[in-house]
Amino acid sequence: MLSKKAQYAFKALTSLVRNEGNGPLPISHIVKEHPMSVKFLESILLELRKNDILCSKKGRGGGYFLTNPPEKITFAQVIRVLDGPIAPLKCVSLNFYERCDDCNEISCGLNKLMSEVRDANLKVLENRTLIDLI
Amino acid sequence: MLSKKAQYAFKALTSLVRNEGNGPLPISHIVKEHPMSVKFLESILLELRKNDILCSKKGRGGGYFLTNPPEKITFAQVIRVLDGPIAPLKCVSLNFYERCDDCNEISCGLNKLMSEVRDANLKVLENRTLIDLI
DNA sequence: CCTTAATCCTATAAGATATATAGGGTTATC
DNA sequence: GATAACCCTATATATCTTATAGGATTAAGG
Repeated sequence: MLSKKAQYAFKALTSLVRNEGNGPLPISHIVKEHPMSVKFLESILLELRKNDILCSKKGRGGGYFLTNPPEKITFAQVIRVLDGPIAPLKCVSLNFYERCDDCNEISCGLNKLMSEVRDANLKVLENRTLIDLI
Repeated sequence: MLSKKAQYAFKALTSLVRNEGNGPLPISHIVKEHPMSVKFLESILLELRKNDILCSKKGRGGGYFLTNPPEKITFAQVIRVLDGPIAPLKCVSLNFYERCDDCNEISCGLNKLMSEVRDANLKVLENRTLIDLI
């Protein structure tokens, strides 16, 4: 399940995609469209900025905007930043891999199956971009 | 991500599938194959039994066994019992549906996309059964 | 009938994570 | 210099996950 953080992020990103090309969009404007805790959203946008999905401009007239055009930012990227692995197990994760210490990946039936689940997810999430939000 | 509960469950189910046809398998035997907390496993198997995935026999010589042949029990069934919804959002869940109170499902871009993710997952998880564990 | 080996059930402790809030610091514009 | 914005860290709160505890119940076997 997507965390609230990721859900809020996608709401904010919807506003940011719509605003694309019109300069920085301040948080105050985003929460007007999507009611939520300003401070919580702030921390989410900060995280997205630190992971190069957003840029920001400080000071009066400042705000957030997309680092790249929306059709270049995949859902997978956003989810990985806010919720971590997309794979259902660390031992089948491409970006957050960790060895299972109590099973053998070659012979483990679960590992095999969960790799398929991971691929099924990635096939959607890597091929859809923020442009699909609107 | 799969919870520990679900992961332990699949380990136990592996033993139970292997033991299929040989009568009840006691918890003590399962934890010998897969080291883990006896009491925790107990609660997991209980949950699986209450959801008709396992049957049990009490008393001396008792234990657990599959309610149906392993090729009739899908991964989706097991995961739903232990981890709840497979869908990434309640508003796109088939078995745990809950309305979003702050978005419109017809126009919500996220809803549409997450339905695709759900379907991609189900395509794997509904078509694979416990027989694939071994 | 009694011992033993097993499941059954409920409560709760401990730990981790998710969610949210608070308070001030920094920067840029006017 | 006032204001409006982002920046940063700490911490509170709530919820969920993981695990433990302690006994009750049941069935087999001697």
